[in-house]
Amino acid sequence: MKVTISDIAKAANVAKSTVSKVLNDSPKISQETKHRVREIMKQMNYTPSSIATQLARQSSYNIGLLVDMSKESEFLNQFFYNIIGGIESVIVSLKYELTISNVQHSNPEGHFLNRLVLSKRVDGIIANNSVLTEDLSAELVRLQFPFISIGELAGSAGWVDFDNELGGRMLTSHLLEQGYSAVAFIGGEEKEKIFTHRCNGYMQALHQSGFTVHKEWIVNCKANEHEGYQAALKLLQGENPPDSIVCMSNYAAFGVLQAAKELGIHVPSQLGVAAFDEYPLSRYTTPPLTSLNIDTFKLGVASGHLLMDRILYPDNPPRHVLLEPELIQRESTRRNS
Amino acid sequence: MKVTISDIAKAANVAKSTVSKVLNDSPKISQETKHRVREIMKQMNYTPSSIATQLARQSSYNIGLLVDMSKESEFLNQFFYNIIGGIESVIVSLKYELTISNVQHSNPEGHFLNRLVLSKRVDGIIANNSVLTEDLSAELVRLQFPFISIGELAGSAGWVDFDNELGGRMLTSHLLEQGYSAVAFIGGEEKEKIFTHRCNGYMQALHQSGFTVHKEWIVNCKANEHEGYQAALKLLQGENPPDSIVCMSNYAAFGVLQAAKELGIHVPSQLGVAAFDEYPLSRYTTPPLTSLNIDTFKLGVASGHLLMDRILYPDNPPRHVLLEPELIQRESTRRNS
DNA sequence: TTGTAGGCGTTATCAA
DNA sequence: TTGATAACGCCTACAA
Repeated sequence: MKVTISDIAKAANVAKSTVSKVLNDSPKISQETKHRVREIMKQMNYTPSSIATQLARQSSYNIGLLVDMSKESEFLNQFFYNIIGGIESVIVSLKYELTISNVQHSNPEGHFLNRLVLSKRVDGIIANNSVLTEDLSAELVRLQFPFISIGELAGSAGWVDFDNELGGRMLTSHLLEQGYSAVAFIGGEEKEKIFTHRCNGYMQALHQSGFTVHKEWIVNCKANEHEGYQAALKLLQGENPPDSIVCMSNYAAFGVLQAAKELGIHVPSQLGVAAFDEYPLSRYTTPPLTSLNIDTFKLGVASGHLLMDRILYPDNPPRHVLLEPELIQRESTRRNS
Repeated sequence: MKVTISDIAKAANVAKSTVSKVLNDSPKISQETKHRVREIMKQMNYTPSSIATQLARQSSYNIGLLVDMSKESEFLNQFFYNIIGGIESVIVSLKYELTISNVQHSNPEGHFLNRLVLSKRVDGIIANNSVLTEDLSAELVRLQFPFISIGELAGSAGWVDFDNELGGRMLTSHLLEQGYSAVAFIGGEEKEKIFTHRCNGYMQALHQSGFTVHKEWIVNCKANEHEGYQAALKLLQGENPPDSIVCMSNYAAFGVLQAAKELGIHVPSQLGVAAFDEYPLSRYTTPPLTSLNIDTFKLGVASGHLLMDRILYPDNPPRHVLLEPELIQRESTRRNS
């Protein structure tokens, strides 16, 4: 039924090794032979077995994308499709395929280190920094196994990330440029790196324009609708209310808009609102949100490139890439309209 | 460096085949030997090569999820993460992994039929019906290659889908139960199966309650914000305006809400609005939308099960699964509030 | 209960 | 330019 390299060899009256060379377009084979063998391959409907190739070449031609599906990762959930598309677009031309794998910390037998890495099921790994703990990262380094983190990582690992500090600066500066002068920051947990970066950017922008940072204008909370709402209520009803707010997420911003509406505070004339992330709401809120778009396809592309780099040139040092976000202006910060 | 089954055999003073049997927990091996061999495997840090196993067993232990990334598929884009999670959750316990693959119609060399199917890189395929054309489907059937479509498919193929007809009935009945009596339907293209099903459900619900169907209340258009807006404007300003609208998507409903707002028509007291799909907007519109949630994780689970069924029991006839949507009531249809 | 030998379908190294 | 032959690392009769 299934036709192998031997069948082709017999039919073409050449050795298996010759067929193999034709397959790989070796320059040592005459055009004539190539042509003849290929003809026969077509006739016999032959497609080489990728598994056999993998075994012989000692490479799976497979790269793994690790995900922790148990955590409701807003980020991945939103952008998974684009990231995958990005990765795929770079690896496919190198004959690689993408394996998605759920890291289940429940079953140690099925730990991805065994399932994918040690068993050589994949030649390299991409994962975001919520699954790549320091331990795991160190272990992969020790095993000299190629991997790239989506999201900044300590240690000698390659990673790609968005420039969150720059993002914080961009949103804050934008508000200041619009004429707002009392900018607050809502959302994020104090220890989180992503919060730290963004908030640093926020503070930098303030300093740069000669404003001082008010501690009480930086509110740590979950970046969701409810907590955004609460935080805004409190801030806006406080002694010293801000006239604009940078929000850690679309959802937090949604909560802020609700709070403003209830308090009869008009956006954008009385309150400017700007948010990180463009999806999924910012186009559809009332008023539409000024937000910071990140090109997650590019994120995938970059991580794919870095990983292939690790695989093909293991001796090069791991690289880091910071991607620039893009400001999308909408009504929620149009102070003078 | 890398330790193989032979190394273990030598170290344990047994034959390779014995080690292999231990690996597969064969009942023909004494507990003592098993124990001893396993001990040594641990000591030597041995993990079997999946590729070698695949070759020996003639199975890739891999299933492929096909996607056409060139098409901006709202559906996949939204629900990719959940679907993948669902599929993964069922195949992983059977030692399978998930390969995501982009079907690029551009490069015939890299066509997935060669890249994945004929080269035996995957043992089965899941794809949505936008990539599984009739031709491809027929070809896979001819090759006796296991596959499952996400979305109804003609011919002798297995598939899973949501019960769109039921969904149409549910939304429409709900509006009628709320006391609305003139229900329109906006969005969808006439030839699309998904539109046909949903609209059939809509019409069934009307008939069932003794209402007649007004042709002019069924508006075919793209299910996006802009066309939903236009359609609603026209309908609501027409001779015979409806008092409620079923929308093909969140986005179309968003457009409808905008139109109503502009015309000074109050939702829900003067106009009821209900939409297919729960994400991404329905919780966040003004007022929040009554909508039809579909559990896309279950969709993944079901397709995974059906596929594994095809792989493990190829002689069973292909099965079909219709999943039930769930109505989520929100303010947009609360007529008497 | 364990061991021997051959096979899975390629690629790679030599010779010819 | 081609051909034998030995890997690659595991599994599976069949034999002991």
